[in-house]
Amino acid sequence: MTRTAAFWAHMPSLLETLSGRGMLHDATPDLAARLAAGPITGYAGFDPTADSLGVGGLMPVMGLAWLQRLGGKPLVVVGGGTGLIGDPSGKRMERPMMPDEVIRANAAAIQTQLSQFLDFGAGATGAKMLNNADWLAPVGLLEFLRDTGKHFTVNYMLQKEAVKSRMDTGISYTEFSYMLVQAYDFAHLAATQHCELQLGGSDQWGNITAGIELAARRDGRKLHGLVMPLLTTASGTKFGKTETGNVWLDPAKTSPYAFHQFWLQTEDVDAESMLKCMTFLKLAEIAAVMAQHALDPGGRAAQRRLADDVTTRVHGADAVRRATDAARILFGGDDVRDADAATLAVVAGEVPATEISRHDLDSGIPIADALQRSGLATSKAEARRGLAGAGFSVNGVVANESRVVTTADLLGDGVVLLRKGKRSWAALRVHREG
RNA sequence: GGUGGGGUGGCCGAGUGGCUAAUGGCAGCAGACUGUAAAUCUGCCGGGCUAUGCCCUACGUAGGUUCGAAUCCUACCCCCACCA
Repeated sequence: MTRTAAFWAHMPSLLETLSGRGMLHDATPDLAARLAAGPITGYAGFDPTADSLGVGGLMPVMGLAWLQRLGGKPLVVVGGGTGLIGDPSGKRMERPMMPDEVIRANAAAIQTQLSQFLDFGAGATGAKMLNNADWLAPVGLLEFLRDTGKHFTVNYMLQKEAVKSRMDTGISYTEFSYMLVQAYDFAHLAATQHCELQLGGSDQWGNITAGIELAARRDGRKLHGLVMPLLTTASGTKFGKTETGNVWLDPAKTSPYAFHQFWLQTEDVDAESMLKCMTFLKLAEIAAVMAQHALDPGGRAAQRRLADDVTTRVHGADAVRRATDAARILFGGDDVRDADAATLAVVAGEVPATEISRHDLDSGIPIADALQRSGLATSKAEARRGLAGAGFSVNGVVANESRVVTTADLLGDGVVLLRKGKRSWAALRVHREG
């Protein structure tokens, strides 16, 4: 393979880039030297159990994206094979086997999302998507035990943190073997795709080194690993979750407005590292944004920049504009009852909306019912509790438990805006009857 | 296979016949304060209702004893420790 001089000059900076952004947790010692020698092909694995990526899984995606930007070739491996085995830890029941077509459909959906971050073009650095079911499924048990299992001692496997930490709570044989399957993947990719690097979250270190070990012993190949920190917020909560659940890239699962809000609500202390890990902004630019933020924390310059950047990449500039417009109305401090019809239409289009019938509204909907139907409260009991604490409002006015939503509450465009706390909005929209 | 310990609400962890929808902590939600931030303080935190109360569901599973069980008995399932 011939490489241009530009590639050669860039590749060594992968480690610098990632470490400068706080995205490097650990790497194998010889990786730096290998990168200095020229472009590399690297892979990261993704779980195809859902038809969308969540923001929680974005870190390795960004890692692959940087790899590609710096001249490497990224491989995306969906775990169609490993997904069949599943991770039994913490699960009450055996995970149902996912039909192959579902996994392939999920993989396709994920690839579409990844194409916002990676270039799947045909060039030397074009990203490629692979499904490990393609090479894992045909492997027979005896073959696997002889060719792969033989290269690992149980002693070695027991040293792994993932195993050690489970010694007192128990670990199934299946789960114990998982690292070998993943090792097989890496060695296979090395043999068939010239892949020499595996990226992952720091919890993947043990699995990655197992792959390196297998390739070295069985095939005499030298492979490399790089792990990134697991993203957590400073307050210790898991990153990528909200009260409503996972934050997805799929607009059908998480609306662009909600997606934008998720990033906007980032805590101050996390803002800088999020900018570094989740955007491609230059460090100098991030420093400038943070300086601006420090001058006027209330302006939330950092969060706005973060939300706009990530949302633009995933959903496009138009989506950002709509989300911003809606947010300005909802959080701008103006009385929503004064908003004009066009403005309300914007808001109602962004906030989760529930259709209600004119008839229901004519007869009046008790507030607790309205809240439950809108999804702001999961049960009437919850709605009542919230109402007792003045936690809900109708069109921006705090409601009490006896409140009834009627046609008098309709704003210009035929919507009623409900709010929980400060941040969560929902709309009830009268559907036009024929 | 033997012996001992254990399975409680999203998680951790009390409770060993009625006062227990079940102490406490964490997480979560809301209120005050703010900046759609943090910290702090306060309230809530299984569900339903014709609601100062009533009903349903819940303490591994299935039965049983009892006026009454998360608490006692029996069987079964699972986990852990030590022994074999």
